Amino acid sequence: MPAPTLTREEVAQRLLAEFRRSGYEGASLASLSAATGLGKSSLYHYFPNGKVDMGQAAMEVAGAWLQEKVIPQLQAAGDPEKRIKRYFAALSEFYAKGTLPCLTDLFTIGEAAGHFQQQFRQRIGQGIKLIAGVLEEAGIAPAEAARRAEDGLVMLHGALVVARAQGNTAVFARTIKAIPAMLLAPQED
Amino acid sequence: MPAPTLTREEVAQRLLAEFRRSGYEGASLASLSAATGLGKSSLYHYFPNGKVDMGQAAMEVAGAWLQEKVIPQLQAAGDPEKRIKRYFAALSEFYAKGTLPCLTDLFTIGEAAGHFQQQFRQRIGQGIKLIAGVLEEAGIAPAEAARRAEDGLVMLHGALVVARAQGNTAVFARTIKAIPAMLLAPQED
DNA sequence: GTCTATACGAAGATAGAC
DNA sequence: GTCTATCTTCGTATAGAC
Repeated sequence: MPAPTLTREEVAQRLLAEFRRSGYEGASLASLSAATGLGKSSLYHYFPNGKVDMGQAAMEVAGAWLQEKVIPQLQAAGDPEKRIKRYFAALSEFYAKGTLPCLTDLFTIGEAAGHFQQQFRQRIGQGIKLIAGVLEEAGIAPAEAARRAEDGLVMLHGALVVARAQGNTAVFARTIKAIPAMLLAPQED
Repeated sequence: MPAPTLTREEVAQRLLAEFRRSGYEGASLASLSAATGLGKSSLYHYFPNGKVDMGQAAMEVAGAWLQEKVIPQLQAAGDPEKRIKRYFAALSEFYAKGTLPCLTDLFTIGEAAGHFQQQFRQRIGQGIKLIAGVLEEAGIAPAEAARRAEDGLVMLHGALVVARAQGNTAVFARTIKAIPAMLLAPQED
């Protein structure tokens, strides 16, 4: 067993897992070292600027996941309803059915906020734009589509918080199921 | 100026402010000391078990705020719609119109979770029960009222997260305004 | 009740050997 | 690229004077 050296991405995946477990401030170099199986010096080899770089790498891993497994659901073939449903189902997996905290909670509170907030603004903006695009295909007016898309992300993130507060993911499962209907409800105006 | 000694509650209010700024792990005894104007030893006088006690006191201050300024809105005179609107308006103030993070995000991630999670479960449960009671007065069936009450808290907390991610409280203001209509919409079944 | 001083371990970060 | 060893600063906590 020639110690199959971990790629930088594999390391980053384990860092993400540890940040999700402990939060950004709560994760220490010792815990990050344990989570990756690498010594501190090895971590600094991959991430010269220390913990901030590790957080950055974790953000990138999460971004790659979304880009590869979640966003394509919106762009696949099929009617808008199917795509929306699959998109939120994929997001549910990203959050391990409601058991993992959203990254905003990890990286936008306290000292970390300054390093990472800009990226969240962009990602949320992109998500809203993509969802709204599908809603427009379904006949919903642009302004309303943007509002609803934002509401969908609001509900998803709120359900994560409430599920964590309750220690019970039922509300998350229920919300994930309810979001598509809310998004695609016939428009009244 | 005989140095008007702070009461324990006044100290706890400042601790809460610092936890909201820095998160639980991110707040250090040094920053908590600066926030209260008390030396570390004085803090230990008030809170013998250190940071955990300080977090507990901050939670109690927040609980007292809710008990005194928010929950009474639901129990006041007036029709259900007015009470619901005032309740969420009061919650909006509690979160400084969307600029302060929800306490769940501060106290249920990482090591802190073990100390505080039980309290969140109870508070969320109580909030849902109280809101649902008012919805039932408005003629909504009990099971549906409980679901909607939970949805209301989901939207509120989600809006806080999304607002923080966007660095913009507009979504929070919009959501606070929209929640009462969602809660009181005519029932279809 | 509040302060100054300090103990002591943990934290982030680096040096240098292999 | 990974390790052991080490440095420095910070964090929590306590002692003891006022």
